[in-house]
Amino acid sequence: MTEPRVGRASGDSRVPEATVARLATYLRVLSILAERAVATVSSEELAVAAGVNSAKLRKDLSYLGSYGIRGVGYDVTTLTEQISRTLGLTVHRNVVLVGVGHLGEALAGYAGFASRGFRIAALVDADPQRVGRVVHGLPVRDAAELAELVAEHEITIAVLAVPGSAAQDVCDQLVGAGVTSILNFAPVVLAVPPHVDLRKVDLAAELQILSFHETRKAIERSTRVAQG
Amino acid sequence: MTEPRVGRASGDSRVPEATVARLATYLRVLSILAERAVATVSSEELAVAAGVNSAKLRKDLSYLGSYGIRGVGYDVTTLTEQISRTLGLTVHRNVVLVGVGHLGEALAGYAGFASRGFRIAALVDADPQRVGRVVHGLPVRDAAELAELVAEHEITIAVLAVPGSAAQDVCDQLVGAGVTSILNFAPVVLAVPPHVDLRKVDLAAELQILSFHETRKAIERSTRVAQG
DNA sequence: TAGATTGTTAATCGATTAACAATC
DNA sequence: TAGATTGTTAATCGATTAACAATC
Repeated sequence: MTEPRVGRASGDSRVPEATVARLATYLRVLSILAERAVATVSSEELAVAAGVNSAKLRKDLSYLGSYGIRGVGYDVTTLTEQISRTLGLTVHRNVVLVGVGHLGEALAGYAGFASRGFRIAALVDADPQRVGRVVHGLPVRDAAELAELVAEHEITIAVLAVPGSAAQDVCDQLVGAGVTSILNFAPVVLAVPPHVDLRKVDLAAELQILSFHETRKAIERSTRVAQG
Repeated sequence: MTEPRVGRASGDSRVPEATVARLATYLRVLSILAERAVATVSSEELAVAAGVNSAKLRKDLSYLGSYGIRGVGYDVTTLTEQISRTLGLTVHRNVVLVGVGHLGEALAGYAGFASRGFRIAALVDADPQRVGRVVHGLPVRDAAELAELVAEHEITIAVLAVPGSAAQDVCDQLVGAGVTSILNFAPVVLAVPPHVDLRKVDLAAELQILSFHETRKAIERSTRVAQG
């Protein structure tokens, strides 16, 4: 209990993975509250708005430190700052978007990008027809220039929106160029070395998960009818 | 141990949520193996291709029943069928896509849709400029027709790709029309009644999670340098 | 002080994994 | 039979949650 603290120093930062994912949601809710000039919010209010249990929310926030005021709640500005700091959003991050088809174009135009410290520094495509086009104010560059662009703009994060058939190849090039985080929209399982973080957005998987639950609900409905 | 089984009957189906999410990935790998005319696959091979631990894979598959052959592996066709059945992909599902901007258009053109038993039965948008346009062979219908379309095509799943400001309103309309599963791409936290399953794809959150890990990696690098 | 709300504890639940008996 | 690989056990790990002492 009162033993001297050993190991991890003040930076501490053993924030659970599940908590990290939710911090982004809290940040979104906090920004809406800030817009409405709300100064203070209780864990209960914030939890309801974020769609989670308030005990979970308080536990999540406790990993960042002790920024609430007992009997009062959390200061919206302070909490926003602390979550932003924890997520590393206070440093500016350059992103390369590879694959400027319909999806890539939609992602390039995503407003939430810039507002959170991310900047699309380069658009890249392998299709000569697309190279040179200006999309959302940025020219599409040739895939051959990838390594050069990553180095030039000190890019560490890539968003991959290329066809599945090209994804692993592009992924390898990105990793070779020094990218250490990849967000993959291509419908394939990518292999990356251990020092690279990979997340995927998988439309087919999302629908299949919903389909599973549709089946479950249908069974429940029929059981309820049968049992009365 | 040998007590008489009570409760859940043969359908059983207490498949953990984490397993359900991975089944979609296994299905993807299996379809590639089938293309290559591979007849049989071991848990180790399939696990490597899906990027998971083989013990986890076997545990996942064990929830579906016992479809492997000891000493041999899994029959690709049989396993594909069993996973498809578990995910409810053997019944045809109609989907409505609301919001036909760049993102909506990209989603409408997603090939993986049809190949897995999902069919976009209707495209809907509130913008009069978009209504009537034909996108990927389907006309964009007016938002006012939403309930009608859901009923007509017996739609239970909706994909939401509208601006954040409109999302909760559209969501309420969908639920009112009888939709019981929603895949939300709008950058807001939606509220739905308990009988409705909601999943979200959140680009900002994905990038923020990667940003968190970038920070962690940067700290590790500097610590390594400092400590030698 | 009285009321409100945080931060933390501890119990519970769910997911992961190594190991190996069962069995092809 | 010998070798290979599944399906399951049990230990461990991580996440959730109710409850409440601490404290504003």
